[in-house]
Amino acid sequence: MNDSPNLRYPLQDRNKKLINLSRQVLEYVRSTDKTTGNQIAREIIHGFPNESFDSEFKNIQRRVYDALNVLHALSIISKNRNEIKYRGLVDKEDLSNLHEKISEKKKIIEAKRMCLGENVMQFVALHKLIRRNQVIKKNADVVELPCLVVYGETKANMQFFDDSMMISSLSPFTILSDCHLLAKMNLHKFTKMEISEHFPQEIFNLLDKSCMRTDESSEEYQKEVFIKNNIYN
Amino acid sequence: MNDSPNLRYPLQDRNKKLINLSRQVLEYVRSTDKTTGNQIAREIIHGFPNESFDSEFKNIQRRVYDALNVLHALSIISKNRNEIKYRGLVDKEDLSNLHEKISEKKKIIEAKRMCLGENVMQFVALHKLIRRNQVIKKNADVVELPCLVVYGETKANMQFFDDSMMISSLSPFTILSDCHLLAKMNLHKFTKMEISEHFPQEIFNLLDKSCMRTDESSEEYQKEVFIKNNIYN
DNA sequence: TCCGTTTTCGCGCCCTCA
DNA sequence: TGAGGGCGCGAAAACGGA
Repeated sequence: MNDSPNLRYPLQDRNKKLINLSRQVLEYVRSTDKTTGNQIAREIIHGFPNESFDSEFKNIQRRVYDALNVLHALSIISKNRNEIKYRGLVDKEDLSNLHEKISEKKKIIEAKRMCLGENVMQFVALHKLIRRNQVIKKNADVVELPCLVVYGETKANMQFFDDSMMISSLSPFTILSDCHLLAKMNLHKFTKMEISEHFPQEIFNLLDKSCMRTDESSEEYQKEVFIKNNIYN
Repeated sequence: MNDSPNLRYPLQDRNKKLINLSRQVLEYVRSTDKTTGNQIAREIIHGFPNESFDSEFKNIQRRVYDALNVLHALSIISKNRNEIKYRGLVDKEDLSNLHEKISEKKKIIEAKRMCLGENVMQFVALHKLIRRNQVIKKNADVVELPCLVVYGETKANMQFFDDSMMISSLSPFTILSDCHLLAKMNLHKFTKMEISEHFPQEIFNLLDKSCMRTDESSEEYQKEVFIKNNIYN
């Protein structure tokens, strides 16, 4: 009379059938790229203590379906017809690694894009410098490249050697290199026209505002002031 | 005779009971911090077309338990007694964002550490320079800071102004600034002793190999060769 | 297209335990 | 006593031929 039907397994496990099964199902599905509900069930009874009856198999199988459905609802697996594939328990590591990589790549792309912008600027500015040098006949005002400007509060000391020089100073000094110089000469401000002169139209898809330092206003009058007055701006 | 029992809802839905339910369960559990199986079931029938019988409720409830168990198995929810809490579907976005941030911060720390290393080097090297300048009485050989060395294949042109100078050249030139110069003078190689002289012992926990450029070998003899011969190494 | 299998799974009875 | 959950019947779908 008191003979309860389910004494064959310990209380602990008896009450957790679906839970344990779900875990096993997940684990199994995870371990193989592709499987079926039936196969999972077979795999699971396979790891059972002693021989199991057909009825037990049927039961397991029935539960496997329950688990699979919930897994499916969470997109943890994908099912089409009777083929089940593991899609990832949002596989913690994997996913975050992936996201990380994506954002890293994006940063690299952005950096390259900025770099491209800089180079385009540089290119156009240099072309303008060449043209300027050709126009200006007074040799003294021709600016050769490479070139740099050093300035500070006090005059610097210098020592010369065959093919090098050493400059040192008691006060801090500032160095303007080629590109700074071009900027000082206002050669870095230009119109879209001037860019189009050298590059295909598509370049503008890559040069966004942050790259552009064009200035449509007249600049002619500023071009030559550099060497005399414009050094400190 | 042919009267099938479940024609009251469309075939589509009839076939996906557990799946749909799981989704709803997940959604609901997610939306409230704490709930019970019973409450979930009530919430779910609540959103049903027309009035639903008690039997329907019982059925839903039974299914909710199935779904909850699987969710529990995946640690997506936690249950104790009849209280259910959402633990997070490893909340995709959140988690990966977190990981991303962590690795970003790590990079920043690493950069700062490198920077610290560089500064320590710099500091020690500068101290050595000061000492050197004090020892050397010949004024010409004293190196003042800031200071830089410019060298190239051909002699550069120079124009001088009140407090600045412009250097330009037809061939590329290389600039060595303070720190390069210190390196050329071999002032950047030193022993742990020399670091300990200025910093607490703990500094070594932050300076790993990649920061250290110490060189235990004798260096005395190299110290003065810089200005004469050592410029091109 | 019709039919026997297989695969799925809705459903709810009934037992347990707190 | 009610929440929780095992279990399995039998009906749908899907499939594989013939």
